[in-house]
Amino acid sequence: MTMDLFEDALPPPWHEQIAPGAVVLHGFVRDHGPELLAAVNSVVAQVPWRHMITPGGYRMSVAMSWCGNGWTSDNRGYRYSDRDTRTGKPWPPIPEILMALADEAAVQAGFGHYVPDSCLMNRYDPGSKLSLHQDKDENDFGAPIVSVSLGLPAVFQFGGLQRGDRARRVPLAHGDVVVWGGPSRLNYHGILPVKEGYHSLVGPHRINITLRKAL
DNA sequence: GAGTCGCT
DNA sequence: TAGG
Repeated sequence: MTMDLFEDALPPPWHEQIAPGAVVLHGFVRDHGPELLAAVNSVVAQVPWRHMITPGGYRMSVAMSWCGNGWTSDNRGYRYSDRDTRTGKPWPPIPEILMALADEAAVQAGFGHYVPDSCLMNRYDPGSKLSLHQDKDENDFGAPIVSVSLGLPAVFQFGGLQRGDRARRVPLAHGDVVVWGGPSRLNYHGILPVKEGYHSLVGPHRINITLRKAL
């Protein structure tokens, strides 16, 4: 019954192609904020927001939580894990609504049905950013990345396969979903510093949810 | 030898 | 914004 939760969220057109294999589904989940936030909160209750340290020793401005396979960054580099190595317990499962969202967004973007195994959540407070980087620590580059924006708006940067490639700037609002894969799966991307503001549902934050196949 | 989701 |  979750199959068509999002398909008719808005009539077309929402598609904006920003590169070969990269699509913005504007407003795709605009009407599902409360349920999505509830899913985020249920995960955060089990995996509290944390600021990861980059291999270079710097604290990331973005706070992270996750479910499914989790992501770690430390002085040894980046990696995914299926469980919390400190407790030995698996990370919480990905909520059904997020699995449904990922599947429907991937279908809409032309990638076909999708079963991700990792869901990373980023909380951007005003001033938080994520500079240009690649998602390349996953095992399956055949699977797309599905990225959901909630709360405060932000400017998404979407570049090419080379770090120096000129990045396109794409404004993202609450409810937008970006899907990239295929030829652009390894493209550099990032988020410019989030401006202060207040969203009636989310408060003074931007929350980003990404779904991927990591292991 | 890369790195390099941050920094200058 | 390019790049060590």
